[in-house]
Parts: sequence; C-alpha cells; structure tokens
Amino acid sequence: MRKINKENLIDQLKQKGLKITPQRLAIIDALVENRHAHPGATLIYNEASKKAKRVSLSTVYATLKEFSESGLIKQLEFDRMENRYDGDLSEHINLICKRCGTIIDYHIPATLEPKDIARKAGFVVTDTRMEFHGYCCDCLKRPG
Amino acid sequence: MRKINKENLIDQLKQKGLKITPQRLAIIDALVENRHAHPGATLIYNEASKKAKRVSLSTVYATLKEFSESGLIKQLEFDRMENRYDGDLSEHINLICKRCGTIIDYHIPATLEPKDIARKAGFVVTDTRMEFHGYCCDCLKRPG
DNA sequence: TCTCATTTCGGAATCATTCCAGTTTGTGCT
DNA sequence: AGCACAAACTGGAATGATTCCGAAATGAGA
Repeated sequence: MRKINKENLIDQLKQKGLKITPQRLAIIDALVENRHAHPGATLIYNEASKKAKRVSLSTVYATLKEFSESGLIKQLEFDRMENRYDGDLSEHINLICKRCGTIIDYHIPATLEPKDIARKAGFVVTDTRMEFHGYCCDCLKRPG
Repeated sequence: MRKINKENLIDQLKQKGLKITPQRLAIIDALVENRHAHPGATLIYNEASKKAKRVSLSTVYATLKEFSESGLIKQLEFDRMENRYDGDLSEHINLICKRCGTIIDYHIPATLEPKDIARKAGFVVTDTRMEFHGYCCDCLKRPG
C-alpha cells in the first residue's frame, strides 16, 4: 500500500487533524492523476486550477510542503538551497545530515545492502534518495 | 586517483585546451582546500576572493559549471530546477532521463548491484547519485 | 449557528543562478 | 617581445522557484 490513492490521502488528512478543503482535494486529484509524472508545483497548480474554482500558487506550495512533512508524499528535492560540489568522482553515497548539513562520502562495497549502510557509518537514515542520471531507452532510440 | 588535487586539475585544464587564469587557480585552491566540505558557489567565491585579487561571482558560477561539464568535479545537484514530488513512498531509485526529464521509479531488489540496474531497465547511466538523508552520529549525540 | 484556529490569498521579498554586453587577458604565432 | 583573437572575466540586470506576510475566508467541532 505505498502508491498514493485519493481516499487514503483523505483519510490521512483526517487522522492528522488537517482540514479537508476544496483546494486540497483539487491538489490531491492532481497528485493522483499525475502520479507517474512526478509532478512539480507548477503542474499541480495548473491541474488543480481546473478542478477548484480558486487555487493560488502559494496554497499549492504550502500544501505540498504540508503533505510532504506529514509523510503523504515524498519531495524529490530536499532543503538544500545552494548547489554543492564534490571533488570525489568515484561512485559513492553522500550521507547528508538533516541537521548540520554535513555531507559524508560513503564508498559503496561491491554488494550494496542499503539498510546496512546506516549501521556501518553510525548514520541514521530517515530518507533515502538514489538517483541514476542518464538516458532512458525511449530517448536512446531517438536520434540526437 | 579519484580525489581532487591541484596539479591534476591544472593538467586536465591544459589537456582540454582550457586557459589557466588566476581566477581558475583561486577556484581550484578553494575547491581543493575545502574538498571535505562539499562547498557551494558562495563558499568557493569567498575563499577564492582571498587568493585572487578579483573574482566575480559570475565567474565562480561559470567556472564551476565548466569544471563539472568537463568532469573535473561533480555537481551535487543536477539541472532540475523545479522541485518534484513522488507519491511512491517505498524505497526505490528514480531513474531520471537527462534528455526528456522522465523519472522512472525502479524498485530495488534485496541485493542491489548498481551496475546491473542499467541493463535491467534499459537505461544508460551516465551519472549516479545516491543520497541517504538522516542524522550523522555527531548530531545524534547532541541534544535537541 | 457560532467560534476560532486553520487555510487561503496574492503580492512582495528572497535567493541561487543565469544572462548579457562590454572589457580584459591567456596563448599560440611571428 | 609584440600581435591577434578566441576565451574568460565582470557586474549588474533578469529569471524563476520558493517563501513570507498580513489580511480575508472558511472548515469543523461545540
């Protein structure tokens, strides 16, 4: 039961004492209908605007923030505002402390068992993000 | 030989036909001296300003961009400008296409072998980023 | 229905980053 | 050593996502 679903999200709002408003319902709809697109605030805003009479961009931001803080959805960027650089080009995991911002380079062993990383490094993982950037098969087929 | 080192970076600049300027040398110094801090543009700018008489922030940005495009350093953020959201809260890897921006959720098997991911998903990995967010041991010790 | 904390609004403010047009400067060549 | 020119630098304006803020609107329980 990991995928987002409208009724489930509404239940979670109730459980957490958050109010059910037309704006939130519209945002939930936009989120569910575009779940595969990993939508950004702008897309959500556009989609939600079609459903509810009035939604402001500020509300979309506030709601998305509320939802991700409540664990209803996952933000694909974290708080880091400034881009940072790493001189270590080898493959490793950046262990980023949520409190002090420290970034620890953790070199991955031949076989990686995500859950073990925490214990070995004395680091408590609350959120994980692993991104592989490259080219998807559809794009590889297209010229350019 | 993965860690950055001044002479090596200078050699790489020469090899790629890039010019050696006082600003670049100052930026390289700042990069090398702060390698453990995963410095951002602002820190680099401040540090580099101490070394070279004149360095502008624009130059720092341009240089950092040039360096990461040339593979001298690694940028810890990618081009994505807008924050995006994911309704799938389970642990998975986001395969992000550099060309079309598509994000494919890839659920990790019990044992993860990074290199295998590409083949299985038909995705060519050019850059990898794995981030585990949480709390480092030092912060865990401190109250709050 | 009444009440009030929560939510929404929209416009201003913020902040990292990019853009631009003009100036300076490495570097290869003579 | 001096020339020429593409590359690099500058700084101020522009951009664009996100946050902030004070005021107005509104769910939801009493």
